[in-house]
Amino acid sequence: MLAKYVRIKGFIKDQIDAGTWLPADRIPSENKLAARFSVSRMTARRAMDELCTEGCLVRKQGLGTFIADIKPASSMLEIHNIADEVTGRGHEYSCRVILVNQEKSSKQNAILLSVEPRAKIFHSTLVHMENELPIQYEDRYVNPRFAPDYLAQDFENQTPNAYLSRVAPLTEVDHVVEAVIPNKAIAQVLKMEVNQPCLKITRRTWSKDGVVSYAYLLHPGHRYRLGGHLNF
Amino acid sequence: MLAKYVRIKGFIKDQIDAGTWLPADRIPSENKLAARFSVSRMTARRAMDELCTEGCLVRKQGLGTFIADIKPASSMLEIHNIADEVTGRGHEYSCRVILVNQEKSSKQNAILLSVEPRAKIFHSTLVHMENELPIQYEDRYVNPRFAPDYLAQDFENQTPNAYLSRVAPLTEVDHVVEAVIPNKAIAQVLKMEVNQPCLKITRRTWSKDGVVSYAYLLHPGHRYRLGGHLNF
DNA sequence: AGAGTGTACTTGTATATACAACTATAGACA
DNA sequence: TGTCTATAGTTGTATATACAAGTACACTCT
Repeated sequence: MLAKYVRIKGFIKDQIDAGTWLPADRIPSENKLAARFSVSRMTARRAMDELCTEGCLVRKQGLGTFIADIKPASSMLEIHNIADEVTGRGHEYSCRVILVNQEKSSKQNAILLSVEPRAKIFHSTLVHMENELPIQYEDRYVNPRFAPDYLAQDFENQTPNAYLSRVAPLTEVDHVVEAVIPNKAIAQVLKMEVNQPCLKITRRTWSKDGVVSYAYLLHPGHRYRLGGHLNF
Repeated sequence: MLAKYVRIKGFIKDQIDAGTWLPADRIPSENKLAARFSVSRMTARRAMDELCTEGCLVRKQGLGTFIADIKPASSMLEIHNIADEVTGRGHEYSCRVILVNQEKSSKQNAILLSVEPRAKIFHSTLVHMENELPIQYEDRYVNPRFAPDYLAQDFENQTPNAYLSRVAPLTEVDHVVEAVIPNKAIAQVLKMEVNQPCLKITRRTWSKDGVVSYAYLLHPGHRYRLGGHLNF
């Protein structure tokens, strides 16, 4: 026995699919629908609520509820490889590996990588350079499940990002961008003046079966810009 | 005055952000939350309902409600309205208009807006606030061709972005993100400490027939994060 | 004619209540 | 000891009600 609000949702969807109700059409008010299905207004409302969050309907207080316009298709967006980006500008790319090893996961990393606390994880730190000038400090944690040979790679010839994309094709990316003042060690590695800001990108990447890696990327604020372009 | 269920949503989100409640933790039951906030169970439930559909919470009948694993939620790609973003966090949004006027375009702006030098353009400057605390300084130049009534708008009630989206639906966006140290005037308006970094977003938006507006958006680095999520 | 007002209808928020469905656990019983 | 059962607590569904807030439109008054 289906819930009543589910049946009402189905009814509305059917009307849309059948073309009986077209985009921008006004559909019956909550009270009308409630009466038609012999339910309370709140029950009819719930059906409409969920269809609104699903993007099928649009409500306007005082006016009524309408069939939503067809949603714009999502836009493509590129995931950039810093090495290609630099060479694409006609500059020389190079990379210095600071650290590549295996660690026990901290609590924090365990959550971010979706592994058990104290589980084995890989850790790498390196600096990417454009014409010998540092442009990115990369601190990355990797789930061994998706890249068991991570430690054996030569990251001077292939960036971690490129390697990981190859062995565990990414299906999702999540990133947060913020502005920070780097600590002294990082500032020195990036050859920055004191008190200059960094663009800090925290990025998690997923493959089909889970979180592949988690990385902090720090760019000298005055030497790097993050660009993007969207079409709708 | 925010709706009660919005405040409860904000409370829950705050606990998650602060790390008080971690993934897989059980949170107070609907009745407990209702009692704590002196609202009915249905109101507390609504807050939890919406957080479930947003992917922050997971319910299990007979067991309780839990913090969701950080996991890919929906694949929405939203162009965010800062006012909605703030109220969505259950916080209070407000806005202070610093300047709205008409100017002659400089050479620089002429290029960026694709108008003639010394042509008439609109200029607005305002500060967006979350719980009375500044989180964005917005400096915007607008092409009058697409928004002739721009100067007459009440930007305390509708953000320029929202207004422009309405009168000139956007078809393209181009943005550059960088980290900068703000000048004194802006630092003061944003109520920032000295030498703290800003996230600076430079954004151009196009409508069907040309460049609509050009904006500098400055966020206090420690009070704002720019997030994104992509599905492939 | 124009300005203002009232009214009916819509969605938005909030409450109190009831019962169904599900789960874990403590306690009774064999 | 092991099994069944009652129970308390949880979420799920549904109703009836009330008032707030926004919109459109007919109507009145000047």
